[in-house]
Amino acid sequence: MPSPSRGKSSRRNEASRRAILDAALALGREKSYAELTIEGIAARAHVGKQTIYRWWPSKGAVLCEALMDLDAADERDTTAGSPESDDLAADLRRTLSAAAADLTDPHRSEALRSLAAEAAMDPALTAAYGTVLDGPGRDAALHRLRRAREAGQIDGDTDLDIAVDLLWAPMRCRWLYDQGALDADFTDTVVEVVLKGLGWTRD
Amino acid sequence: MPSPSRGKSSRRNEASRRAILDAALALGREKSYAELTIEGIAARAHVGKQTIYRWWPSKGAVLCEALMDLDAADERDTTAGSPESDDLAADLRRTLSAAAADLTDPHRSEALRSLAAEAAMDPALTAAYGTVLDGPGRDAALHRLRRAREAGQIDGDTDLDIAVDLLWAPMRCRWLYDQGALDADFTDTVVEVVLKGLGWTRD
Amino acid sequence: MPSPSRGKSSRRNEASRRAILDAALALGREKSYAELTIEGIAARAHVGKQTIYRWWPSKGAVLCEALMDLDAADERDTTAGSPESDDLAADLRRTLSAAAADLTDPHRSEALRSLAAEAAMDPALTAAYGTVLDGPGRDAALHRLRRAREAGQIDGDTDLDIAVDLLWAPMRCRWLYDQGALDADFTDTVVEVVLKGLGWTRD
Amino acid sequence: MPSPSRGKSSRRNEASRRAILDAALALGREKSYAELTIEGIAARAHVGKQTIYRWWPSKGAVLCEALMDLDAADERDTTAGSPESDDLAADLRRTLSAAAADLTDPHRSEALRSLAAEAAMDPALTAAYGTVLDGPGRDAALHRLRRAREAGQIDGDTDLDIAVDLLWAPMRCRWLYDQGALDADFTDTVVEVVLKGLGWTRD
DNA sequence: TTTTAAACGAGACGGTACGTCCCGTCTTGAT
DNA sequence: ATCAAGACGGGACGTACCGTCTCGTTTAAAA
Repeated sequence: MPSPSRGKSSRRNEASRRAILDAALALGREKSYAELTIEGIAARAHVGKQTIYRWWPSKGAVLCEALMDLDAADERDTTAGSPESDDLAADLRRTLSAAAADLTDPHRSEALRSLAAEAAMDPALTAAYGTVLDGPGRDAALHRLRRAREAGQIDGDTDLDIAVDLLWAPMRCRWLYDQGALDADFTDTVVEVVLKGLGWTRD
Repeated sequence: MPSPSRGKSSRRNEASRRAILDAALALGREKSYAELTIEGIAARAHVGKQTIYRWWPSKGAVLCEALMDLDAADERDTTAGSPESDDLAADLRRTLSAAAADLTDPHRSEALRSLAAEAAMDPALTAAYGTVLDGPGRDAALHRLRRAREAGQIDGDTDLDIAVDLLWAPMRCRWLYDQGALDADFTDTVVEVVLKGLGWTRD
Repeated sequence: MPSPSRGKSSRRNEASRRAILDAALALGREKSYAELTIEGIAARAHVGKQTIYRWWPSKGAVLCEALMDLDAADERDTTAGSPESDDLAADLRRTLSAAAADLTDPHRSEALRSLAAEAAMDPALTAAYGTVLDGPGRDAALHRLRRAREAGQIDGDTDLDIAVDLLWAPMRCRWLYDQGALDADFTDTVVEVVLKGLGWTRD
Repeated sequence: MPSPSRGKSSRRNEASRRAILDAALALGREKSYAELTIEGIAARAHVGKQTIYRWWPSKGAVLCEALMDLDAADERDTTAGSPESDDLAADLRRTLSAAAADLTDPHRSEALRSLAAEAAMDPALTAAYGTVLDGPGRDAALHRLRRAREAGQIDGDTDLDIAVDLLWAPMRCRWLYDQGALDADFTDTVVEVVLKGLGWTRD
């Protein structure tokens, strides 16, 4: 939860906050991450630099919050993304496809990738990034796998964290280095192989 | 053979090249990637900045070549790393373990991670990084899987590129974000699940 | 009044301005003009380079303002330099001697000469230099000659600008190229010949 | 005779020398003195930098020799410039006008001015510049005045060096700072006033 | 309602590094 | 040995941003 306790008693200017996040997203689309600067965001948002430094520790944090806000808005639109069914494979395919769609949304794609890279270098960002932008999908997958195990549908001895990694990491790596399409062929194959590897059989 | 195919007719000063790469490695160990600067490398190597700009396009490229040289030196020491056997699982476990050991070598770890992150942002680096630092292990795995398929040990219909991703990506992602140990437990589980998913059975 | 007409509403830091001018003067004394660098001035004044570039267009302009400030301080001390009398020759001798003394003051001499040379190359400096460092003395001489002409003491048909040049240029040229002493012998001879040439006779 | 002791036994390449001087003149016309660089001259002349450094101590010296060569060529064309007559005023007017014409020749004007300025800063250039570019005219004037004094046409007690300065300096200063035309009006007035000041009367 | 302290837009400041230009020296073939 | 070519160590350039620090000016809570 990014900047949740922005208590009602704060004198913070919400208009400035929005202007900053919007400017960050806009610039994130127009320039490379390296060219994205605090000064540039401040100028674009007609905001003093100090107003950014007051509320965020780094440009990465600004961009991260901006992308989180976008996600939040999306979710409000689509009213929840995981209507779990009884078909394990279908559920995981759906979860993975949704994540892939998120990562390849041309609006956010570049900003997200830069942020993912920056997060690998900046421990302070790793947490925020992992929790909010990477986490939800993984949690859903983990939860679904747990349910499947409890139902005896998959082997009981495999570390589920690793299982989730097996599902997610291939997508993340392909995306991070633009190494291949994230289409249905890909996600379906991943789900199929991993589930088979976990001992699941289509009933 | 100092980084092959750099034509003999070049008037390039090999001593300077080595000094620059060594300085980059040293500073990469002492500082964060953001603190690693061309100016700093030049000062440490007692070299003019122009000599760096003349031969490398970015600090990432310098660091990349430095790490490649290290790898090359290593390989010359260990005389090849992949004495393929008839045991598919054992071979893959060995390949994966070797890669994990490389990634976690405290000498290079931080520099490698920063470079991996930078490569995600800079297309010019992506190629160099992928080819030389990521590629060899993947190629070995791909080759071994191909042999296994030809021998009928694994399913014939799975895209082997995806299979390799399933083996490699979990390790790369864990490593990139420091999300868990890269120990034998981990690599063995990955190999086991993936091979099972590919239809392989021990003999 | 620190360099007049610099609006009161400017957020400019007067302490930095003084430090920069002082550093420029000090370095101007220690080094040749070619060795005088913006970077050196900034370092000596404990000031960012940008603070110099923000307010001055070139190192020449910095040095020029520094010397102007010196002059202004001097004049405040000596409370005006030209108590005009009825003796034309004596007045011009005094004006010329004062100018010569200025030019040969070991504190400023080298800086002034360099600036005079630089002003010949840089039109932007020509104005500032001519107006403030060269002009006052010339104006005084011109004014005095005009008074003499109105009093019928000198020929009425000679261009007074040329007359002033005849008085000043010999001194300036000797000084610029270190071609001879600027002593009383010299200035007195110049004044004597020129006045005689202008038709003046001692009463 | 530029750079006199270039003995016949030197292996110096005359073609390179000419190319360098021509390149210097051409660049001197196209760019400001500050923008004129040794590297630029070498490139334009298709000559190694070392060839310039081998034979000249500074870019000013190159330009100086280039301008001297131009002058020498001119003089060869006009077959001597000073057919002394018995009219002192006419002779001096002619000498001064010739010098003024030289200084304002649009081909050389800018280069000459820059060189004159540089000479004020660089003692090594002062000599060369004074001797070759400034001196000849002054010497002619000095010689003519000396003859006039021996003939009793002007006062016997005035330092003739100063007298020459009175004739030359006004022109040099006006030219150096672009402070006024160097037309016949100007030179005639200078000659007239100075000669009158020296006690000369038209027969 | 008035006070008052924070957050704000603006932007100057001391710095650091950038990537470029040129310096003057040195090295390498070719003539 | 001189030349064209150009790499080299070095140093300054002028620029871009960094993160900090005033400046007034809103502006919303407390008094």
